[in-house]
Amino acid sequence: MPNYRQILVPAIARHLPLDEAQVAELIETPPNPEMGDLAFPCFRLSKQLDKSSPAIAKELAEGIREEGLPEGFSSVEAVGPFVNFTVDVVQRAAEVVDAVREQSDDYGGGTEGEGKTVVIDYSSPNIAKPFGIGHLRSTVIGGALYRIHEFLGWNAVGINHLGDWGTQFGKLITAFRKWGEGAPEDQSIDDLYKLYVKFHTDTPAELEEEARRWHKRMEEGDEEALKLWRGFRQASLEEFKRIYDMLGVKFDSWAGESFYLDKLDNAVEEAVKAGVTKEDDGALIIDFENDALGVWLLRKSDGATLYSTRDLAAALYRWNEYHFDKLLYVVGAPQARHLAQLFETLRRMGRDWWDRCEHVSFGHIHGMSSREGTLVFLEDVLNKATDLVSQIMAERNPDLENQDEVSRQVGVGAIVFADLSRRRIRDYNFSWEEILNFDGETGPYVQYTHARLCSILRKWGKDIPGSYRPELLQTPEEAACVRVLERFPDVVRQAADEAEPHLIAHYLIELATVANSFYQKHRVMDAGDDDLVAARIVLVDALRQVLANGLGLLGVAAPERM
RNA sequence: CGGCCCGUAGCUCAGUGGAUAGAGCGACUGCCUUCUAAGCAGUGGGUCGGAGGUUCGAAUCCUCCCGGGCCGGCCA
Repeated sequence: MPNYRQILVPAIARHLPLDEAQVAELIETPPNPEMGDLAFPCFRLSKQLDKSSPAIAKELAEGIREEGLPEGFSSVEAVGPFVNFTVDVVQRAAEVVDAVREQSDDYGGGTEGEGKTVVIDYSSPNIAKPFGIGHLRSTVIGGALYRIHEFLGWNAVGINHLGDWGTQFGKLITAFRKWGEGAPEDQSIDDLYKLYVKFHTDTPAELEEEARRWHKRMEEGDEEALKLWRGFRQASLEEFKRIYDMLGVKFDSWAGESFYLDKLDNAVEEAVKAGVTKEDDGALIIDFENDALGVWLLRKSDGATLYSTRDLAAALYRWNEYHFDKLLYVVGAPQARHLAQLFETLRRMGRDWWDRCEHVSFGHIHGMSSREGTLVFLEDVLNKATDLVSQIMAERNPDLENQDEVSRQVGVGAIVFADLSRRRIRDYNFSWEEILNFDGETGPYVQYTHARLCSILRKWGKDIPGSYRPELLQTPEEAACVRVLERFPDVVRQAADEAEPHLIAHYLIELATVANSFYQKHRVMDAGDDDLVAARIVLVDALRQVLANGLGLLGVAAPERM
């Protein structure tokens, strides 16, 4: 596919006292497709050339026309201070649609990541705490970034940095020994969660003290403490894996906080040797002497470690293990300072790869607290969405044979898509009403469009035509489909660069919208003319393909019927 | 007290230097004997939190202020 923007740059620069880089920076997309596909604004040249910008635009347009339209363009028009360029619809339809056909499942992907490694730390739930709707964000954002990078040729490494160590286990052991029943490995997360909540509701001071002692015993390798801990960990992992199966999320490593226990001393030692730490009341701290960063605590005065110690050890370990080009922390915004402190520490320790680390931050979900017990369990949300889809399906498509499977795909897809369809950083108010609404800009809308397109292809019943006449795809609706299809590769790249899956979700809404308008307005099967039917079938297949590719990147299923 | 993030239509959000600020939900009007109405076409709805500034041009960049959220050495 030609890059129309690149073709335009030299063609414009030849006529102006600007170099190609300056021209490239100014080229933009007009707000309305009727104005053209690309535009060049002439405002800046006005002073330099001592002419009005409309006059410059007029001369530029004439100059370009005189030497012949740039390859692939059908018109060049001065409109006020802008020069608008329109690409040849037929040529573009042929090139875009052919690219989708040839590359099919790979359309939008690439090889620019080959030889590069991205390590992504995501999901990372805490053992013995319910997998809440809050963990959904990290899990699905990280999962999407993993697939997007792989699609572009990166070697991706997904790490589930389990919260499986820390003082909360001292509390849990204390609560379990006091109130718990049965074997530790037979506890459900719900049981453990209740113990945790109970500990926080009526806690005499001596229990807090006991909890600290149990944590210390764990750190010292005390077998009684570790046996309880292993049981809790095992019980939790089984429940987590059930959820990851539903979401279709996978990890290459489950190295959680406990994995780094035998690596903490070396990490601390390296920091001390680098001269970045100091002692304070028996604790080991790093004082950044900076308002934004404050002070980082690396080791408590009783010698116990903290999450900061473990995060430092993890970063050092990951570097040795993977030599990554990017290390993404898909972690909530509340930990922004903590991660900034980690990155700055790495810099001060002389680890020159510190700037390959990035905090992929996301907004807080309001209305829930694990301590107060108002948490919304993710599994309940997924099940409720699935049930609702089943009801809708029973009314609208009762003959569908694999209703349970499709209900699950659409219900889970709705939840995942809803989470990925807003910019990461925005805070999030959980609302049943909103998350269970499947109309408009939702996952089910995109899935439905995909299913409708599949339905047309089923009715067609033959192979997708090998040749077709692209000049027949010229209605505004068809041209709009082509225009949006063309953008997919750029959107995927931008999503990877900015670590923003919502760009893809947003794009899919747009693609589904133009696809819906197209097949609502124009008949495909009974279009009359055989050539026209063939051309439209080819377009339908291309739309179907790109919707499927995009949904796949987000981890949302694309059922063929619903 | 300090640092970071957010503030766009009644609600949920796109848009981060360019042409009349866009969607969806909700409301209202049409469209199912025609490829699935989870759809399509249309109507109504906005001092882009406020005030200055930079610029030919600001929702977008800078400063200050207001409102909300988060973080701020022995939790994660």
